[in-house]
This record gives sequence, structure tokens and C-alpha cells, in this order.
Amino acid sequence: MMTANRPYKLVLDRLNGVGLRPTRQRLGLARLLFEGCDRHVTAEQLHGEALSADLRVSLATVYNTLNQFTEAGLLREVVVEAGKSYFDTNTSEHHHFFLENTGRLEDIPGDHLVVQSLPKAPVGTRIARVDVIVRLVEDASPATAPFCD
Amino acid sequence: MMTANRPYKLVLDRLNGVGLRPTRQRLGLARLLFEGCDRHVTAEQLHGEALSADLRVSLATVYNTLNQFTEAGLLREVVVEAGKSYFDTNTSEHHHFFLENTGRLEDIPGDHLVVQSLPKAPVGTRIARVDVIVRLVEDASPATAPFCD
DNA sequence: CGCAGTCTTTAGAGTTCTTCCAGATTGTTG
DNA sequence: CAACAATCTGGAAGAACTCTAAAGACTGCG
Ligand SMILES: [Mn+2]
Ligand SMILES: [Mn+2]
Ligand SMILES: [Zn+2]
Ligand SMILES: [Zn+2]
Repeated sequence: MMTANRPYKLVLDRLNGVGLRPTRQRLGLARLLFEGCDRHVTAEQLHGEALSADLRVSLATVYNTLNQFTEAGLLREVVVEAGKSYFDTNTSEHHHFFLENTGRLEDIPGDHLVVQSLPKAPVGTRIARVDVIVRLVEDASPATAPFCD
Repeated sequence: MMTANRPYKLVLDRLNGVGLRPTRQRLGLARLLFEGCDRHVTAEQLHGEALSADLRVSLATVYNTLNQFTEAGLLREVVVEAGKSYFDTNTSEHHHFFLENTGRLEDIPGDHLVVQSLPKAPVGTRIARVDVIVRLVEDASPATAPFCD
């Protein structure tokens, strides 16, 4: 669209950086994932985007690629609903809003949310990750009188 | 084992309280769920327990019952892994440890954990629930050499 | 009681999401 | 460019549910 080579180079470096062979499919998927702003996608979604972008790739390869990228630390998997995985291009520590109506997953902006006084992990274990999911539902009345919390 | 009637009465009242007809299956499952301490079970697990306890019940009924109990507020569903639901007999507000190795889900004791400065929900939405999952992994090597990032 | 109407259970089929498989293709190395 | 391992692919398989249709269980009423 605006660029043809430079960004290619960037994702190429990223693949090389984690030791994944830069195949046509992986490069294409990586561009879809990493060339824009941060995203939260499902495998089906990404597969659809790939096909729209004329990147021929099977769904199995999309799953393989998402899992490989996750193992390599380029993505992070977020579980919000039984039976559906989201892959997050933002791998830094952060938490999520989940819009139950639409199924959209969004980052909670800034450093708003803080988890305090985490108990220590039981003996023999250590904390691998803390996930906070704030589940949102559509507000009942649209334009109502103000409402005191 | 130790009691035969009294506890039956308790779960019976509980079913009546939420307007669910006290069938053999629902009573049996309710006893397994509510007569001991708080639990976090999957449908398959509970089905296995039911069979062991000589309660003949199909897996479909276990799913139906868990979903009905959840709708009725007797249980709460917790999602920790894509493709697997846990049902929690503790319906009060609390958070969880998830032991990734064993697949066990446990309550975080006391009021240890606090989520602070939750951002306000985006317009048109309201917060339905906040889930915190602390993922634990088996502690690797106890004393390893330090490692610079 | 005895039957009707309604709710519940069930086996098995269907769905959805994801992984596996085995043969074909591609990327890399020399 | 040949050789070989890594990768890709469509379709089959798997896992976790959900639905369907028919049989069975409760309940209220006569
Ligand atoms: Mn995965
Ligand atoms: Mn459910
Ligand atoms: Zn995110
Ligand atoms: Zn719990």
C-alpha cells in the first residue's frame, strides 16, 4: 500500500531473530500481525485476513504459525472464553477488557490497573503470569439520567 | 457414608430455592458439589465422580446441570484454558491460582489480592466481573546461576 | 390413585475449535 | 542446481460441548 520493502525487512528480521525460517506464509502472516498497531486476533480471523490479502495459506498453517510465534515470544495467548483463543501482538505486561457482547478483546490503557498484595506462590511453584480480565457487558439503558455509583 | 438424610435435605432446599425440580440426577450431583468444601470441577470430573458414586447419569446431563446451576447462581464458571470450563462452588467474589502443570484451580486465600485503580468501563458498557488468574508453574531448578537479560 | 401435561434425561448425532497426519512443496546449504 | 530438512496442506481426527428426538419422571388434579 505505502511500503513494499522496508516493512518486509522488519518482519523478516523478527523471524530470523527467533530462528523461524522465513517462508512465504510466515512472512505474510507476520506482516498482517506486526505491521500495524497492536492486535488481538483469533486464528479464524487471521486466516480470513490472509485470504483477503491474497496470501494462500491453510488454516492449519495459521494455527501452527500462531503457536510457533507464541512459543517464540512474539505473541501471547489470552484465554477469555472456553473454546476460543486470542493471540495478542502486545507481549508486554498488561491486562484486558473483554466485551462479552461483541467478543472483542482490548488492552486496558495505561498503567491504570494494579494488582496488589499478590500472595506468594505455594511452595514448589512460582508465578508464571497474572492475567486480569475485566468483562464488560452492554450498558442497559442508552441515554439515561446520571446515576450515582 | 456418615449421613443419609440431613444433607439430602439441605441440597433439596437449595434446589427448591432456585426453582429446579429435585430429580435423582440433580440431587446426586448437588450432593457431590455442595456437601463437602468448596470445589472447582470440570464436567468430565464430576461425571466420573458420579459414576463412582453409583449415580447413573449421562455426561449430557452433567453439562445441563452445571449450566443450570450456574444460571441459577449456585455455581460460577471459570475459564482458564481454551477449551475447558471449570465450575466453582464458591460464588463469592474471589480469584484463582491455576497450576498449569496439574490443571488444578484453587482459590487465592483470604483477601490477599486486591485489584486497584480499575479504569472506568468504556461508554455504553459496564463491568460485569473482574477475573484474576495467577498462573503457577512448577518451580524449576532451586538454585541456578543468575542470568542477565 | 390415575392420567395429562410438563419437565428432565439420554444416546447419539452435530458443532466448533484445534491438532494430527502423510504426502507434496519450499528454503537452505554446499 | 541437487539434496535434505523444514514446512505446508487438505482432510481426518480429537476434544469439549450442545442439540435432537424420543423415552422417562414429576406434579397437580380429578
Ligand atoms: Mn495453544
Ligand atoms: Mn456455559
Ligand atoms: Zn493485549
Ligand atoms: Zn474459586
